[in-house]
Amino acid sequence: MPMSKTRRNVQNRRRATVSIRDVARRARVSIATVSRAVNRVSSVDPELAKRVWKAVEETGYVPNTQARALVSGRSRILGLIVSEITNPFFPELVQEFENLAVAQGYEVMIGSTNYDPAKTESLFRRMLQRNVDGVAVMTFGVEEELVRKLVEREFPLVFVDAGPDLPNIRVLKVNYAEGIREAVQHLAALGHRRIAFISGPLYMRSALARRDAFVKSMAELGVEIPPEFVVEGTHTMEGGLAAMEQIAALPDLPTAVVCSNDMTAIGALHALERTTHSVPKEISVVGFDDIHLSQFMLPPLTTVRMSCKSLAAAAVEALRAGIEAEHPKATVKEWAIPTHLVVRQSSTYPRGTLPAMVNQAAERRKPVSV
Amino acid sequence: MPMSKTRRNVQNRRRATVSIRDVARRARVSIATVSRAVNRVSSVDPELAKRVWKAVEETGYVPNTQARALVSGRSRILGLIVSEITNPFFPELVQEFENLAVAQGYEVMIGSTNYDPAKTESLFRRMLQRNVDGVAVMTFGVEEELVRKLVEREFPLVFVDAGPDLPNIRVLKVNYAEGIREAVQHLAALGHRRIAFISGPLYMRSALARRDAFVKSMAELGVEIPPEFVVEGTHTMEGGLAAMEQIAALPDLPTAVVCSNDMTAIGALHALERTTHSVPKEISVVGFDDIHLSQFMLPPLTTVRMSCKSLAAAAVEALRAGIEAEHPKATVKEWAIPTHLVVRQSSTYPRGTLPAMVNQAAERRKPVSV
DNA sequence: CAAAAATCAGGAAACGCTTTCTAAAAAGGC
DNA sequence: GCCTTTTTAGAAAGCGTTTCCTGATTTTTG
Repeated sequence: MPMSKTRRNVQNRRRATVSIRDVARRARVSIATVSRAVNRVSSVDPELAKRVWKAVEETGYVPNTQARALVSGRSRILGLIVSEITNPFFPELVQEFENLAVAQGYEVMIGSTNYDPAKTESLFRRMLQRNVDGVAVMTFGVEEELVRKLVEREFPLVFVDAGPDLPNIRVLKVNYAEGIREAVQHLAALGHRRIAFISGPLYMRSALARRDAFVKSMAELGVEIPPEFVVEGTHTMEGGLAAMEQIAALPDLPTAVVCSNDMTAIGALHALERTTHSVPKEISVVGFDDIHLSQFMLPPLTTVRMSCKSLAAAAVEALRAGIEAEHPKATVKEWAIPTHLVVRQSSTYPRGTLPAMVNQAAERRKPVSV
Repeated sequence: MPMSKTRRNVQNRRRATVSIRDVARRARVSIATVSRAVNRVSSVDPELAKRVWKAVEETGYVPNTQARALVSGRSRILGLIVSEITNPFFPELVQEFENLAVAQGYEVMIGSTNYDPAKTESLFRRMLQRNVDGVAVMTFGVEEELVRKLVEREFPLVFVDAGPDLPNIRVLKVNYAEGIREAVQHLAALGHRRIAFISGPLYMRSALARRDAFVKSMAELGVEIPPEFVVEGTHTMEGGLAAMEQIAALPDLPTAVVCSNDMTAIGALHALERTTHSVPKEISVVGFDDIHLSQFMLPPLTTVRMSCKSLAAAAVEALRAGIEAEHPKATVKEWAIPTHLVVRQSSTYPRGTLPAMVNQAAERRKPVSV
């Protein structure tokens, strides 16, 4: 493995790597030619290019990313900010995002905010310091001020749901209304009227949007929601547990509960088990997200699917658009993400109603969108 | 926001950043002094340093990481390879690892192998290309050849369980035997003799180690294991489901099942629900890992805790030792990770036995290590 | 066939930083 | 007070790339 010998090598623990010079020497060309050949610039003589590639092969040359980034001003790293990496929805998203990014020659830098503004800010700072080419923010709670600065620098940013109201930000608009309306109508069709809702933390716009979609869907049906039937959770199992216990303590129980995400629903299932209410016989539970795990809950969770595949695809595409556009202003700025109900076994007819078994069986086998 | 004007700025879309030159000019010192001040080299006059810091403040200067990495040969990035980011154990690990790494001034580059050797290799390649300072491999299935090359270059590597048998690799030795022995003894104390085991994929050393620990613990008690009681899973819910269905189809059922990880146990719980065996009344289930989720299963899972906090701490410490050591050979090479049983509600007396209620209640309230 | 145009390889500058080397100033010794 | 030693700031040499510019060679054109 050859190594530039004409240059000093004073760095304390630099690893012996093969540089563009070694390749150039071996192929008997200049480093400029090696660079052009490696980057497949068309103006290089095919004969020479072949010699260069042979030398690359023989030396095991790998271009140094840092040097490339330094000279080109592009790191080829995408930032991905999620709220909680330990919420199973996000690893699924991360995986999709990463696959797509890598396929496009990008690396991904991940960070979770844990709903902590200070952590969020330091995360942003670290990403900028590492010179990421753009950031996808899959959470909310970023300081408007920080975002404004970035927007001014024409830094590519993608938000989910609703970014701050600034120009030139790309937004993935999740159609919560669609899936939640399906969920409410599904429950109503089964005969439910007393439906509760456990929201996420309401300072998150996405949590607010889900709750509003629920309220609207109920209003659409002309069903009233007692105020004590809307409880704030935290988008965690613990939050779902606490909220459900609160609901279970009410004198007049609901017959169904819709949750703002699947983790909340899992917590709710647990609370109902503790308070010995059987699901779905006594109370139906519906989640949101359709994390992989939800099929494996007992009972398997009826939930609204938000495809993290399409979310990730839209995020990567939107970022690339922002990074590679000559005139960033000119490109499309909103990307729609659909959501749909997936019926499983945590929802059924309200307690006390006894429809013909055949109907019930049919309901259970309702086609599941995939 | 000042900007070097004496230098050309031909890069197509370079963002206007403030460089060390701008700070130097503003503080009326050389760039060398700025560099030294920023890096807190003691030989710089406090008066000058103050001037430099003031200029840094005023210009909003942030050192360029790429340039630093280029000149120092250190990227200050740690690689973290896990087998499956969607297995909830790993996000917990990732989070701990990241917190520690960031506290030490490192960034983390994460990748999951998904048990695919090709993906693993490309992941390694990408990490090397990005010049990570070291890699923690929290999975198995890396090609020995690749690892050998890295070891030769004195590239810091940390493996969990057992790396390839090469010198100068740091290994986190998880004491599976300890926790699994506790699990088996717990079941035996309850009266179980017919205990099955669902392993992970057996080409993974860590899965093999867990299975062996189970076999050994059983032998220790003088209890025989029918061969059909040891089934190979995949460390996923699907694998646990399939394996448990296979076990449930046996003419002679076990009274308890130990699983190689919690995801497998969750799948097993699900299979038992499907085949209408109640847990723990008819069959006890024990998991491994103690992921956060396991407390929220129905019933809450008795499981062996492997602290991902200590795992992450050991991994970061081991990597730092490898990176910062003058003579990497001289340092400690093995780090022990303990495991312990956490008793919850998925395990109880075998069906048919009817111990005094008072005993059962006592068993339930057995102290849980935290 | 000579001059102009087109092609394409190599030299060298630049990216933003760290670190060595150099030299000036300050401090110390006789 | 002069010479030696110690500080400490600045100049400059890289780190490994990309890319602009120059100039040599080949091709086209009048």
